[in-house]
Amino acid sequence: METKEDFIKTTIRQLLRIANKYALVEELPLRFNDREEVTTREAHVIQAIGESTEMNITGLANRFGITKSAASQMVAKLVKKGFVDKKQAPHSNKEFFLSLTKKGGQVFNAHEEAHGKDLAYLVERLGAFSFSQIATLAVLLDAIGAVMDERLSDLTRE
Amino acid sequence: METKEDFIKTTIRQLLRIANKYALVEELPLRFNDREEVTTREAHVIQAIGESTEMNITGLANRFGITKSAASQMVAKLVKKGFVDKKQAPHSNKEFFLSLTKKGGQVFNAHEEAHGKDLAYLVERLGAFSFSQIATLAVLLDAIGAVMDERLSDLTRE
DNA sequence: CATTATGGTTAAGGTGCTGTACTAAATTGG
DNA sequence: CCAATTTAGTACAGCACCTTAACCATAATG
Repeated sequence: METKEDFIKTTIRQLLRIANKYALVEELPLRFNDREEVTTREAHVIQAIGESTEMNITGLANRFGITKSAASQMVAKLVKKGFVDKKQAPHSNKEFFLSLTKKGGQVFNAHEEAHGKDLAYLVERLGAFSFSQIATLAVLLDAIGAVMDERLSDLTRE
Repeated sequence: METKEDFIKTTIRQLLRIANKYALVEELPLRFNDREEVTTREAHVIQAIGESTEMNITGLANRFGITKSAASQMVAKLVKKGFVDKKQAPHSNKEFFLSLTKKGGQVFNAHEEAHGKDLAYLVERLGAFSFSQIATLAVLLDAIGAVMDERLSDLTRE
């Protein structure tokens, strides 16, 4: 007979498998315009710039947990490819505000749309479950999220 | 007032945030021996080799969804670094069976231990919830996993 | 006002991947 | 049986993305 502990373990493993699958989905390149593609990383950076009106290089670096150097290189590439505009910030001569070009906007929309479709599909499937079942899921996810946060802060502190 | 649909959406977003956090945790290098480190990728490949007695290059490639070329290169590196042994398979002159060296075993154990610690911690935290609550989580995760599988097979077919 | 902090860049190098082109060994089917 | 195909693995070039280190210029601070 399966103990409660075993059952919990099995369930957690299931969660981790889902996390891995999600990572796989997220790694696929994004098509926009019906003919052009961007890498996942590019799509995410474009996403981050599109979501905020005052994003700068350092902000991107923090957002993605990479060095300023890497963020600078990525932005330079996106500017060169015509996805991103880099304008002097009004209050500073050393800071830039990033925004999307028309083409960058297309990528942003394609990404939003893909995400929205997935979300709608999941909502439809989970609609079969009761409010209280969903509530239980939320509470458990909260507990799991808290554990992950602890692990993350543990490890990054070292 | 929040509709059920909104609530589901919020909960799914929570799940995706957890998936992202998990990805972050999984990207951290693994320390073994109290002084040496391997990259996440190396640890995972070592893990896969340690789990199976008859793993070969092609098997690794399939397991990780990469090309045989990439798997070959990774194994060559691990052999060079002294983590992995590559022996002619008994039934074939073109196939190799991979196994762990003593040093590779240390990495394997360190990985198992770290994973075990995390799992134990999560089990402890989730122990506060009832059997039926956990069961609900499992059922929901199952539904979510099925959706992800569909998305994956959709996208990889294209 | 000198010092330090902040925002950003460049250059060199590393990891891990793909694609292409290639061996050599095993399998198959006429 | 043996020619054609498939399977296992490799070498090399090149790409995406990252880091470290050294560096400017501007802004903030004591």
